Amino acid sequence: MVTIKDVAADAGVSVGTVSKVLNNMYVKADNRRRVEESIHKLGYQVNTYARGLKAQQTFTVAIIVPDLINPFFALLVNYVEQVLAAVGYKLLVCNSHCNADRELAYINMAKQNKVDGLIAVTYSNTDEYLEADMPFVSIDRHFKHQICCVSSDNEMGGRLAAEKFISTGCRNVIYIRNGSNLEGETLKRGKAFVDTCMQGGVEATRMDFGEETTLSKQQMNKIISFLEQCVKNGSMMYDGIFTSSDVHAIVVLKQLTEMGIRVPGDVQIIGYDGMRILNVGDYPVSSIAQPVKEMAVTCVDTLIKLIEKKPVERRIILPVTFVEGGTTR
Amino acid sequence: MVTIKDVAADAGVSVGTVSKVLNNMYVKADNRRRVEESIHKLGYQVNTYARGLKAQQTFTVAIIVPDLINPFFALLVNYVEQVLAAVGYKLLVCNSHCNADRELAYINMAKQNKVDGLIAVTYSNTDEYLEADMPFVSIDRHFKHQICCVSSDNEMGGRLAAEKFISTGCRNVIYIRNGSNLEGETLKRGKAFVDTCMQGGVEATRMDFGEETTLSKQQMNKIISFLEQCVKNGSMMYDGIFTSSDVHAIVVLKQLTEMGIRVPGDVQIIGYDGMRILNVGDYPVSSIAQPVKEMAVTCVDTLIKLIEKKPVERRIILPVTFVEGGTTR
DNA sequence: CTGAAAGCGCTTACAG
DNA sequence: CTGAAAGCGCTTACAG
Repeated sequence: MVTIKDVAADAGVSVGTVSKVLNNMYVKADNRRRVEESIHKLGYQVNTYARGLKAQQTFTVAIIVPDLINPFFALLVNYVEQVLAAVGYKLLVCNSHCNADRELAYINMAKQNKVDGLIAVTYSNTDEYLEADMPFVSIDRHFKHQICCVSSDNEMGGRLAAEKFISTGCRNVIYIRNGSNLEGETLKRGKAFVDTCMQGGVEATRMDFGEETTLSKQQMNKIISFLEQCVKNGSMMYDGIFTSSDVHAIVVLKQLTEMGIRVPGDVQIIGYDGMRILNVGDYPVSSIAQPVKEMAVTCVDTLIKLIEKKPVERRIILPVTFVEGGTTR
Repeated sequence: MVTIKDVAADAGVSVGTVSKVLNNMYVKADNRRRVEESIHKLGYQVNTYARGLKAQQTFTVAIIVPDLINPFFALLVNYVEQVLAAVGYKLLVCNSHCNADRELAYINMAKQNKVDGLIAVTYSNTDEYLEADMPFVSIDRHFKHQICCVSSDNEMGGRLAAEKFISTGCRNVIYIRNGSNLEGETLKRGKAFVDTCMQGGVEATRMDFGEETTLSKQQMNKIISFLEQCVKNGSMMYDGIFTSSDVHAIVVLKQLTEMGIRVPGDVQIIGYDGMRILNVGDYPVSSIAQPVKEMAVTCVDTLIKLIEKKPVERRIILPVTFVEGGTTR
């Protein structure tokens, strides 16, 4: 391995001088040129770990997401990596599987400067482990302290779904969800949905399937048996179903279809996220689409500002859109 | 930040002794206990970068994939991270966007021990940069030297698709692809498909849309105009279309449907990959499903063996299955 | 503007 | 079995 020492020897300067050209500090033009030549000739590249040890900066950032099976998270990570790479940062990914220990392990890495910062979609209660001055950007979830939070406009999402149902003549709708009840933006989805429906004269209920944050087989079965109970004599008691994610909506769609309920004829369904296979497939369900790319850009932007100790906005909310996926009229 | 020095002082031993308990070497029981207590009390955690600098091992591995938008890659990365985490490794992700420079940057990191090893889905010609002794596992692509390669059974995949078409009475089928022509497993898809068709008495053609590795808008348009040319008087000249990925198949499905061709009535379509939204959606097209999880496990397993300088198999091929997605009879 | 030197937090022969 | 010491490849005051 070629080190800074080899470069210094080859260029006939001290290691300090080499370090200075590496870090773009002032060096006499002539020396700079010689050092650059030697770097090129020897194929030298800085050892990030040695640099990180001394300078306490590693130019790597970690992202915590539940998993990459959910295309929303995969897309998010994809764009975060892309934006980060453009500014010279590397990305460590942590699939937490909603396990608090795994989240904590990465938060600790940030504390010890093993990563420069953290972007996290987190559903467990890790509040107390966060320090106010740590470069940390949360997605959807609020924390105590002054932790930054980026999210899509969940309130707008709930409202858009409600308005769609109202304008297409629904009479009795329901919001189906499961997930964390910790303070965060996503809780606003259901509230805005129900409120808007009420104001529009449409009856609206909420059905909460508990705190479990992933949609496990077990959760799915609960939803399925709930739907079975909603059907009397081949007719469904709700004519509009809004769900907390597209996956929920897909599960609902499958089950209703199996029970012979027509979608969107008898019942309309709207999911949340706006996911589809790549960018070419159709939307599998009508949905509220999150601006994933903009969210990624905003997260990285905010995180870099935090790392550089520049001022940032603490709450950033990005607009959503309704997308048609064949499950609405 | 609490260091090994603080722990040593607190426990009343030398830093060497602390290091030994950290690395599970022999330490007198009594000392070990005291050190462990101090570690716990002070909340000490090793600084990976300092350790990496000295020990030339960082317990991080990088994976290079074109992007995470394609659910096959997202799933692969998801499982790779999961398996890696279980054995104490961290994962750096690099979306190459099929850019050789980005791939090279990460190969260089591996060379300089900034990562302990590399898993790569690579389509550019980076052969010469690889050294035979570097822990490197390739997916689908062959390299010179003794580089390990893990892949799904592409030959079997081509054969399964052909057999499906034969058994459902197709007379004239085609294989549509684009992508790298570098030596690799994926080239076998088309060959096995065409050969099996021929043997079964079915006419089979190949249509190659060039070396571009991603399916860009431009590529899609080429495929679309090709399909338009295949239709005379409202009838399609091929009755079976096998494509090199599910995304291709989805594009084909959409276009045929738009042109009023019935799928699978008039034309059957089979993709490759076996992707769908999460694990709950239907397959959007009939497909040859790759065993993503097994591939991830095998890659990690092989890489760790390589890192630990244990013997490995150089070519590992895992079986595929046909999955029904409504575009076959 | 540059060099010599200290030090970042670890690991690892080497004595004892 | 343990401690003292060297050294991994860098950066950064500090003299000059």
